[in-house]
Amino acid sequence: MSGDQIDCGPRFNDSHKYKEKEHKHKDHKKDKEREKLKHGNSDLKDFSDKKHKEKEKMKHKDGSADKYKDKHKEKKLKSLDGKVKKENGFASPPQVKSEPEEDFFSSPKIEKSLKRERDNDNDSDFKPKKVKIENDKKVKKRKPDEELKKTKNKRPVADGKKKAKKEPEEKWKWWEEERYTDGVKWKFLEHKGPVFAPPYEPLPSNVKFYYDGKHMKLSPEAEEVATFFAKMLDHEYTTKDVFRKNFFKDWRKEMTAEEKSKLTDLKKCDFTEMSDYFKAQSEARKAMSKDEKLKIKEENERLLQQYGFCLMDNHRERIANFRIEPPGLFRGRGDHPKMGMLKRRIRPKDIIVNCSKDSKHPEPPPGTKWKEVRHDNKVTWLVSWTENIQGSIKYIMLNPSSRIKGEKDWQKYETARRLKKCVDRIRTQYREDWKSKEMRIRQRAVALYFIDKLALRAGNEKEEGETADTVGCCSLRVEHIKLYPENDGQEFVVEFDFLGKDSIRYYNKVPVEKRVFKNLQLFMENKEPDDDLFDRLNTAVLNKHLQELMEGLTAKVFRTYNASITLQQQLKQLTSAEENVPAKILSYNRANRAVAILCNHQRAPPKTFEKSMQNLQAKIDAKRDQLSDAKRELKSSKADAKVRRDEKSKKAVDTRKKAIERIEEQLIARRTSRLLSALPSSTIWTLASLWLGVRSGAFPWRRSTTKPSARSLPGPLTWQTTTLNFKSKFGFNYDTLLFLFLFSRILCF
DNA sequence: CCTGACACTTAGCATCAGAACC
DNA sequence: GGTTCTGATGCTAAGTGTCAGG
Repeated sequence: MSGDQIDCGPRFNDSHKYKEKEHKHKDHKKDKEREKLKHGNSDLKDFSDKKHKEKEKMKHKDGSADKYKDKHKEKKLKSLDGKVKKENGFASPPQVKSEPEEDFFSSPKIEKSLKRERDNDNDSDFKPKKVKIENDKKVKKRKPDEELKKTKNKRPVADGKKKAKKEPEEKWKWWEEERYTDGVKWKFLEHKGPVFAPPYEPLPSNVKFYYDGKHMKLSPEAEEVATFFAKMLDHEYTTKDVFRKNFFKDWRKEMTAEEKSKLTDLKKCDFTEMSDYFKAQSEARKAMSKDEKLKIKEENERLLQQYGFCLMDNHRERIANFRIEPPGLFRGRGDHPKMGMLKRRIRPKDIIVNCSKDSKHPEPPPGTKWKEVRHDNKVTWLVSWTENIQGSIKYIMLNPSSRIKGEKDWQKYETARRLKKCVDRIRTQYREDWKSKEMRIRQRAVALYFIDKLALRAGNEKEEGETADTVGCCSLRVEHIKLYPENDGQEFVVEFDFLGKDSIRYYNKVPVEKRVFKNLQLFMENKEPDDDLFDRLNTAVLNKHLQELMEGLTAKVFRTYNASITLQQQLKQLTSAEENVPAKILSYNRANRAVAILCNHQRAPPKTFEKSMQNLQAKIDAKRDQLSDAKRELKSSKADAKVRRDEKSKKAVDTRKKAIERIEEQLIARRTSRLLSALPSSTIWTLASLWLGVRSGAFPWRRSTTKPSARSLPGPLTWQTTTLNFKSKFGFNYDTLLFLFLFSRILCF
C-alpha cells in the first residue's frame, strides 16, 4: 500500500543536517555553511503529485462555468452580510440554511457557542454566582471584583502547591462562555511580574582564563561574557567566523580599558578551564542526591506557584514564560549575521508591566524601578521588554491552555473551516487570473496557487543584513526556482530550492499547469537571479486581495486549511474500520507524516539517531523473523491437528494463532515508533483535534502543551495523571486513545 | 502607498524526568 | 541497577499580520 512510501521515508537518510552536500542553492551572499541545509525528500514529490491529481479531479467535477456564476453570486452575498463581529471572528455570518456542512463535524459544543454568540445581547445565560453588575451596560461576561477576591483568598500561595495539583477545581469551560468584543482582552489582570535571571556568580579563583598562554584575571563583567562563550565551546557555532567576530566585538565592549588593550585576538584566548568547570558542574548536578534534587524541584515549584500564574478576570491562568530570558550569546538559526552577539541582561528598568489599574501591581526588586506600568486591556501580554539584538519586543504571555490563547486558536480553525466552504471558488478565481492582462494580478494568482498547492508561507519582506537570508512565497527570488519544460517524463516541472523559516531548506520538484509555467517564464524574463520573482507582489497586497475574497482570509489560513484537510483525507484513505488498533495508529501516524511533509516540517536527526534507528530496525527484523517462525509453527500445528483431531491439538492451533496476532501487533507498534522518530514537531495534534471539531467537553484533553505541539490545545485536563497507569495497563497511551476517538469520528465522514 | 512599531503565532532545539529495556 | 529511549516541557528565534502615521 502506498502508505509504505510515506512510512519512514528517505527524509532522514538524506536529510542529515550536518552532512555536507553541495547543491545548487545560490545565495545572495556567501555560500558558507551549506552543510547546515536539510535536504528534501522524495516523499514530498509523491505526495504533492497525489494531491495535485486530487485537485485536478475536483476541478473537473465541478464545471467551472457554474462556478464562475457562483462567484458573482457569492460576492454579492458577501457584501450583504454586513459587518460581522470582528475581534473574535467566531461569529458565523448569518447562516443561510442552504449550506448543510456535512463534510465535517462541528461538535455540539461549538455550535452551542456560536449560537450564544449570536444572541449575545441577552445576559440571561450567566451563572448567577458570577453576576455582579458593573457600570457599563455592554454585555458583561467576566466579572472581576468580588468573585475574584474570593478566588484569591481561596488560593494562598503557601498551600497552593499540592492542592493546586490534586484538586484541579472544576475545569473552566471558557469555550462555553461569551467572548469579549471590541478588542478588549480582559477586564482584570493581576500578576507578580517576571522572574529575573539569577545574578552572575563569579568563577572560583582556581578556574583560570589564559591569554596567549598567560593567566589573566578578568573583571567580573568581562568574565561573565567570557563564560557565555566558554559554555558553547563544544558547539560548532564557536568555530564560525561571524560568530567569533560578533562575539569578540561585543565582549570587548564589556572589558575594562586595560583588558581591551591586552586582549586583541580571540584566537589567543583559552577558555578551556572555564569550559571544563561548567562541564564538571553539570556532571555534579546530574550526580546530586535524591534529596538535593527534590529540594531544587520544590524550589522551582514554589517559584512557579508564585510567579507562574496570573489572575485574569475570574481565573487563575498559567503564564507561559514568566522567566526573563537570561543574558547570553545570540544564536540565530542558519546563516545569521548577528550570531554571537551579546544578549544583554534585562533589568527592571527595561521592563514594562501591564496589569489592571485596580490590581495589586507587581513590585520591582528592592531598589529598582520598572520602566513603566501600563494598563492596556487591548493586549494580552503581562510584561514586555525590548531585546537588544534585533530591537524587537519580547513579551510574557499566557500559556496555551489559557482562555485567551485557546480562543485565538479556536478562531484560527474556524477561519480555516470557512475557507473550506469557499476554497473552490477561490481556486477557480485564481486560475482565471493566470490569464489576466495585468501582470500584478497574474503574479498574485500564481503566488496564491503556490501557497495553496504547496502550503508555502506568505513571505514577508525582511530587512537585509539583519537576519538570515530566508524567503517565503512572495519573497521568492528568481534563483530559487528552476523551470523544466520536461523532467523525468513529466511536463512543466518547477524545481524549488530555497531556505524558508528557520533556514530550513525547502526542496521540491512539482509539475504545474502549463499556464503557471508560462507565467513563471514571463516573470523571470530579463531578471537577475537575485531579483524578486514576484516583483509586483508582496504580502500586504496579497492579503488585501484575500480579504476581499473572504473575511478574515490571509495567506497563512491556507496552511492551516491544507494541513487540516490533508490530514482528514489521509486518514480517510489510509485507515479502515477492520484494522486492529496498532494498525490504526500506524495509519494515523502516516497521515500525520503526510501533513508534516506538506508543511515541510523537519527536524534534525537526534545525535543518537543513527544508532537508535539501527536498533529499531534490528528489532523490527527480529519481530519479523519471529513472525515467520510463528507462522511455520502454526502450519505444523494445523497439520498436526488434522491428523490427531483431538482437543489438545486444536487448542495448540488457537494458541499459535493468538501468538501470531500478538506478534503482528508488536511488529506494527515497532514500525510506528520508527515512523514517529522521524516525525517532527508540528501542530498536527491540535490540527487533528480541532479540525475534526473535537473539544474538551467531548474528550479529555491533555492540558499541557507540546507533543507534536498539542501546544495549543485548549481546555481542562483531568487526565494526565491517569495516563501513565493507562499505558502500563493497556499497552497504549493517551495519544492512542485520542487517536481512537478521532478515528471513530472519522468513520462518520 | 510605504514604513516601522507592535502584537501574536509558529516552530525547532535543548533539557530533563520517567519508562522501557537489558 | 545502569543505560537508553521517549515524551513533556522550556526556551526563544523567526515568522505572519495589523495598524497608525507620514
